[in-house]
Amino acid sequence: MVDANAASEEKKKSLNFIELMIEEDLKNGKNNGRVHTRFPPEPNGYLHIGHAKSICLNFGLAEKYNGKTNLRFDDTNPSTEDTEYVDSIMEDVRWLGFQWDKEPYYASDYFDTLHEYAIRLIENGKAYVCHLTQEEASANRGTPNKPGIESPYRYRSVEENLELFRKMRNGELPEGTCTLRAKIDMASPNMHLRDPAMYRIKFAHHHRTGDKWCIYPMYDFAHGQSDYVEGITHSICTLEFEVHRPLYDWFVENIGLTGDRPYQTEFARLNLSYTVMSKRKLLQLVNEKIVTGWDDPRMPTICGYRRRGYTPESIRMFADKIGVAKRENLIDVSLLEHCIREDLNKKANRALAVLNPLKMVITNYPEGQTEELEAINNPEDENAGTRMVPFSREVYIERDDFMEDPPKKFFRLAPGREVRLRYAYFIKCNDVIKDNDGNIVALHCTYDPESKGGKSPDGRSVKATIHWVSAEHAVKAEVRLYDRLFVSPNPDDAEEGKDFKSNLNPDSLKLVTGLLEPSLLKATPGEKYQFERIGYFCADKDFTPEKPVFNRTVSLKDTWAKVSGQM
RNA sequence: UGUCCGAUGGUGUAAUUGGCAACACAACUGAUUCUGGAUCAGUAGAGUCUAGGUUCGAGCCCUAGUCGGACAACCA
Repeated sequence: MVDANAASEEKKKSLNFIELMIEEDLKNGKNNGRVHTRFPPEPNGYLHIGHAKSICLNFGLAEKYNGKTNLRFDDTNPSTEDTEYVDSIMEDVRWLGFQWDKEPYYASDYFDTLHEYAIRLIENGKAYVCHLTQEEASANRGTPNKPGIESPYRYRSVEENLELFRKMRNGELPEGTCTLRAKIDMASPNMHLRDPAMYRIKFAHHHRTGDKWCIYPMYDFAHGQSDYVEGITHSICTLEFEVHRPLYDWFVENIGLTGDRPYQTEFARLNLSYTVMSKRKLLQLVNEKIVTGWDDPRMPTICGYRRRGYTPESIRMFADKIGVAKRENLIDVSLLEHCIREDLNKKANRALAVLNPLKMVITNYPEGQTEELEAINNPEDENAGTRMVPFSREVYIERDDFMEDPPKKFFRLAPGREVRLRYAYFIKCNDVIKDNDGNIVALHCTYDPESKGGKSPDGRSVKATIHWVSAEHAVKAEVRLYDRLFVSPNPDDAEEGKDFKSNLNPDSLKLVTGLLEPSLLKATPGEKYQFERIGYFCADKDFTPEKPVFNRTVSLKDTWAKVSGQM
């Protein structure tokens, strides 16, 4: 029995419009209570965060209503598709934490069935072979405002159509000579109903069916029927397919499919500020080497986020928070950043790292002495334990943590001021050492031996605790500071004559050599850390102890940056 | 000069289906803190695109507009 309190304590989350529809279906006993969704990517590119929204939606719905979700590759266009993408898509879906029902499916699994359906439509006088060229067909289709005109081939006999279609199929007709078209209505206000193509001739090698076929079904003819064959109950896609729905229904009805049939429902795709999402543009970024590849940590691809240090949990949390609706939206990236900070705050071990070093000499600390100080790995997680960090007479601190002439609100180190070195000692700045040009090259400080571990023996307090790393023990690492790829919230808003690339952020990647506490050498590729007071970092996939590389996932919230106007 | 869809704080998403517009992010204030992080407490911000109508009562229903989006691949 469910605990009534637990049930009422858990805040009732309101349902989105798709959940509402499903619950209505369930109530009406539709599909005998089955809920079966599908995620149908075309294997012609890498998955991005927009796909993640769809994946979370489809798999999430199935989870919630005790149903199943198929992974189906929509591979009806052999000239653009490739197994390379099949593999990456499966990896990404699994990484997000979802398991599809049984084996992955392919639209190409149904080529035979689809072919039979096509013949059925021809036999019923609902499809015909059209010999119009692509240009002619396009001209005859009219425009959204003007009705099209019927093809001269529209009223061929069933026998002739059957024969012609057989020839298409058998490779007797060259590419481009004709198509099989549904006979619907050339005057329909919906362009998709103006005798859409069902099959085209393509002498292309298919990644799964090889050279078995030289005719391939179009999306509209393949999709709904694939849904039907798989027993999909709810076929969920993005808004731009809304005008396809009448055609989706037309095929299902006119082929005469019996039993449960699928219904298409559309939702608004994800748009993220400072991000481009279209496959074409992402491909362009890769091809023109603006980024290093599909998994460049600045890319909004799943593999990009993975390499950047995002967790599956954070992306699922994000998908949950953005909701599902039908109106166009532009989600603020800060929400995504909030999700990864929230997740990593609980999970990531802390470490000390200095990215912009300033040397500090602790003049009253014995020369040659080293001690190991205990540091907490994660204050948010008691089980994370502690580690030892070496300390010595010379340390590096962050340049930003010192100001010779500090403004009022600057709490950190300044001449004559005392701060705490995290987990180490209270130190006081006595001298500022400069070179001939007046640049600060080092600080001379003194420490209070009584404050070992960072404790305040006499109860006195300091206004700041800063991070540091022992000069003698520090290890160098390449640190990649990633920032948003575009400077404009909507990169497509470009000046006349310019495109989204004019909005690229020139500082989307800064390489620095960081000085890290030695324990960081034990990191493994993909491992996530919080560099205290800086941000979350992830050991790159190419990380080795010989050549350590860390990627910045996201910075920590920085109220000082706000106060000082750096943000 | 078409068809379809949409419109609620800065951004998203809700509103028991006709009953005092809520939640999250962002912002701001304060407390607290060995991370200017985290945490906690609090503040501000929309009267729901416009105009009519129905109703005791409309963000929800009706009518007419306005604005935005999608649709004219042998792409998906």
